[in-house]
Amino acid sequence: MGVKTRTRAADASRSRIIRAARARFASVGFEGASTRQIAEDVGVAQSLLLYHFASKESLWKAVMDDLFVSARARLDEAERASRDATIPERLMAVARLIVQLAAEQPDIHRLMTIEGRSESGRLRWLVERHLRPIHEKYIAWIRRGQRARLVRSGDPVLLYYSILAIAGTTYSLAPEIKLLTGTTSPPAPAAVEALIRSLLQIETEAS
Amino acid sequence: MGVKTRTRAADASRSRIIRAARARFASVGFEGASTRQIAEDVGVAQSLLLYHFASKESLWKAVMDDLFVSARARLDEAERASRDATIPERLMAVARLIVQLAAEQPDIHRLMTIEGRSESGRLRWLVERHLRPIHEKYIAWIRRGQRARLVRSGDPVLLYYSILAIAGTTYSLAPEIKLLTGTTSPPAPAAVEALIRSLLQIETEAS
DNA sequence: GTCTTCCCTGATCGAATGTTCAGGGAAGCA
DNA sequence: TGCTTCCCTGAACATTCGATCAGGGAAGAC
Repeated sequence: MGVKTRTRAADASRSRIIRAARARFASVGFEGASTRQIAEDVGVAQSLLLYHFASKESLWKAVMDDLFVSARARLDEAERASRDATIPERLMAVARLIVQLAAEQPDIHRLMTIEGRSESGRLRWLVERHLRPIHEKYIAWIRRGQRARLVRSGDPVLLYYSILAIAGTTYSLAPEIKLLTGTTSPPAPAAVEALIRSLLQIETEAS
Repeated sequence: MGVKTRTRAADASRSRIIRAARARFASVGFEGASTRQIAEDVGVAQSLLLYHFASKESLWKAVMDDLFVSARARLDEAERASRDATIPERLMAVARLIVQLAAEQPDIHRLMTIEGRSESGRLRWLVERHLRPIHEKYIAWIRRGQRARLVRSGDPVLLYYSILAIAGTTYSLAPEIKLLTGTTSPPAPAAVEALIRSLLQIETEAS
């Protein structure tokens, strides 16, 4: 028998629950989200959530794993694909993907910024499991660019978080921007990428 | 008799409640914060909060008013003080104050980014009462700088939110950064200001 | 003195929270 | 056919939520 001969019926329910939970956690935070509300969004009994995930916190962790496993795979892929480019362009290749991810799934930035503001067990779990690997890898790229004098000087941590902030804020605050300006269409990823280029003082390659 | 011959005893309680409520709302959001928890932080009965503020939402609005009234006064002051400077430097004067405010009171950025991510009555109230005046004024400054070709081109809204994001993120995510890097001291406002300068492509004035 | 106003507490309300548990019913295997 | 495993539901649990209300007690007015 194969490792998995058929798709378990439960998998469909699991992923629908994760998707609904992600939206709730991202908009009102862990404490503000209720399992009954999530269950209602999916259209299942509330007890089903705890059948699949044991606890509300387990559900939250499943949401984070689901989000970061695919994100990190795409980051590794972007790093590999730009293997032959210059240091600043490899740095920008990863930055470009971060912008794309934020534009496609603004919940990523929402979830990260909602947890990072207060010390909690969940933040510690998230940092050790997902954030630290991404962080260290990208900080190393910034340092490399700085050593080659191709990237602006300054604290790499500050630069890293500034990039994340620029990449994510306009997408994760879309409801506020819509109320404020009436515009419903978020900015094009290329425009955001250009801002990051200015920030890092990387010249645009001539075409 | 004068308009207010003595400080009402209630004012001290009110402001202590507002301060505790601000911290809670900023870290776990409106839905996640509980009036009992806030009351315990202050050391008073939970019913006292509703004696002073009628409802949890009224308390939240009082927190926001308290925060933005002083912030907007300081923004106006910074605008006035830089009256004789060039357009980009007047723009930077306001940006510098935004960074200072974010560094002094990271709760401002936390509260704004926690409400802006989902459409709600509170967000609408906040936008119309406090955010829109600041927004429109600063957007006008960016446009002025762009017309004079002294500030990088691009969507002014995107630039505005990028500035806010850079100014606030490293301070509001201080717990996450501490866990990630071990550094307890947030970045110097001058370093953040320099990043905003790069972003807007404003040259540093020669000394 | 009495009276009134102000600041605050404790008890209590119904509703909502996360979690537990017994059981139903369909599908697959014997 | 019977048996077991899997996916799911509904009822119930104790706890906590925001909000209401009656009343205490100090301070100032008269």
